[in-house]
Amino acid sequence: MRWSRSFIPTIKEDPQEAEAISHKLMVRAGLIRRLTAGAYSYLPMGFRALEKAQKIISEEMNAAGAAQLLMPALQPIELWERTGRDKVIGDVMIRFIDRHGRQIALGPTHEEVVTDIVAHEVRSYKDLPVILYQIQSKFRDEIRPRFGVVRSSEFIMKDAYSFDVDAEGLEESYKKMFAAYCRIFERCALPYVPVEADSGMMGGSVSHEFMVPSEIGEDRIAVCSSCKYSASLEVAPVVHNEDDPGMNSAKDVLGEVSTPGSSSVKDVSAYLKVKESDLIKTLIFKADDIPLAVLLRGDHDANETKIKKELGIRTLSLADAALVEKVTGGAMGFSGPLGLSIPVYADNSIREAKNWVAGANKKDTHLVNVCNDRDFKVSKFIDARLITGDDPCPKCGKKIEVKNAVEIGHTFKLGTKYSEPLGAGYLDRNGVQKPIVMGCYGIGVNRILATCIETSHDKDGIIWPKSLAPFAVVVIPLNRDDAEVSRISEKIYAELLRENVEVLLDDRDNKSPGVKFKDSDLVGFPLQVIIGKKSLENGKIEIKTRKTGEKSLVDIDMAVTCIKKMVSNAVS
RNA sequence: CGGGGAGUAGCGCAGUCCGGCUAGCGCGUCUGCUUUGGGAGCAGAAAGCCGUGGGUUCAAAUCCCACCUCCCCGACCA
Repeated sequence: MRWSRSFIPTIKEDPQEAEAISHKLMVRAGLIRRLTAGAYSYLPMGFRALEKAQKIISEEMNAAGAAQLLMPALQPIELWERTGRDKVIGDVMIRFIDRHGRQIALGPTHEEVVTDIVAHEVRSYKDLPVILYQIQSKFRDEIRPRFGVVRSSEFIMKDAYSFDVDAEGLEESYKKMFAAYCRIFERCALPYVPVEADSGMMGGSVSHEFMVPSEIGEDRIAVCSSCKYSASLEVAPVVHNEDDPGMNSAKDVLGEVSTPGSSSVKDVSAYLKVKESDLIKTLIFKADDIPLAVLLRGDHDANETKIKKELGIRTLSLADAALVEKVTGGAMGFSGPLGLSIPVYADNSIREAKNWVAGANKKDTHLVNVCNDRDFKVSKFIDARLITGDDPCPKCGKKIEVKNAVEIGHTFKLGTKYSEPLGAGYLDRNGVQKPIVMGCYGIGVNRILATCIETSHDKDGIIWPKSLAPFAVVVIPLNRDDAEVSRISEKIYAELLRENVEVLLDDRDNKSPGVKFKDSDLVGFPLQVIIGKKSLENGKIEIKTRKTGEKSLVDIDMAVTCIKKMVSNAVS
């Protein structure tokens, strides 16, 4: 393909709309353009990269025994009512009423639709197992679309669904998909980390997220470099040192201090000149509509997912000011564990024997020298907080690291959550009707590109791995007015095309060499073949590797052979 | 949805506080000549409902009101 006809609108300056490096580069390199918040067009170079990713995904899905299909984005709301998810998903689902008055949704995901299909077509255990997948646009009315293509309202997702006769079958399908995911992300040259995760709104038991560590990641993961343990922050357990003295004997005398206007942990610790870790943070929650208190150390953050699990509750939300006052008798921000008539749970770190500072359940007042057991009772000590970089790895006890990461894939064991309400069952070999056991597996295709750029770029632009590059090679004639430069460039271009090398010829006239170099670096083609008078006089052309910047001079007649070799040797 | 910021030529911005504009600058674009190994030079040119609607005023990019759009932080979210 010729550059002049390829529609590659590069720009020099960073676009005002972009914050993330990948977003800036995707716009500058002419890969994407924004239409409106959260909706992007893929221009030819972006589209080619996207297709590369999709092809890798398809190949690995097919190799894992999955069959591709395509489902509609238009979905009747009734289908969602049958699983009760229209309520769970809420405003994230884009809904409208068509001219016939039917309520329609733009599919945010396809569990309902695919399960409905399978429910109609699968009768017998002989029809199972089946894994179906599609690559298709999804629509989610995000509260805040962000970072360009990383979090957009319309995005391309590969979603796969497995259907098995029982939990054992699901385990097998799940393993296949997990392995396929690893191969996909490896082929995309992404530094991914699979982590244990919570299953959230999808429901189900086991779940893994495939994360790419990155500054712009909106999720956080805990990773151990010693034993390779990794988990999403939501599920990572905090190992409590059982040697702690536990309940302390009474220490100093309980006292009341005035803390006018200081309600946050930060303010109180500054005002009283004590460490944040000497404070007890008393959070009042509404758990399945029943109020309860959870105590945390001032410098720790609550982990609602773990609290829910530990206490066996379904919904958990922080109490509003009114409820806090009703329950504690004091203003919000000054809650403490003393004299509460609701259940009080505490994170294990509160076992520590010391004189704590805690809220007095009275406006502008805190208590000092608070001792557990002596001054207040805890119903149960639980693991209620987020793991931090100061905590040990739950597996090997060495240091754990907390990193931001972008979720590029997510796999779930769903069980019968969808098959039961949608009537997806089969007859087993004994003639007994049973529900199909399901799994689902998603990949954010756009995010593959964004995280790839996020982790592979330099000051000059994108550095594509060969597997995702829009073109493997760009041929750059420096002066097309020169007959010999022009002739050799066209010749090498034609020969590479004949050899099925994906090659782009920068045939733009009146562009200074600098412009061509900068543009090729920016778009990030793995190999640049530079053809100029200077080297031609010595019978040579020049080949530059984008990633390393290495340049080598090659004899003209050896050029095509050499380029072919470099392309096939290129990593990923 | 709460808080903050912004909308002026294709892109990036100045001008707005303190009304006087025939609205500038850089990049890009077009024409011509020159140039050609890291974003070329000279000469010329085109291109703006100053986000939208209303108001104040002799006069509005500038002041007032309403609305729309976008970005950032937060809450929320697969």
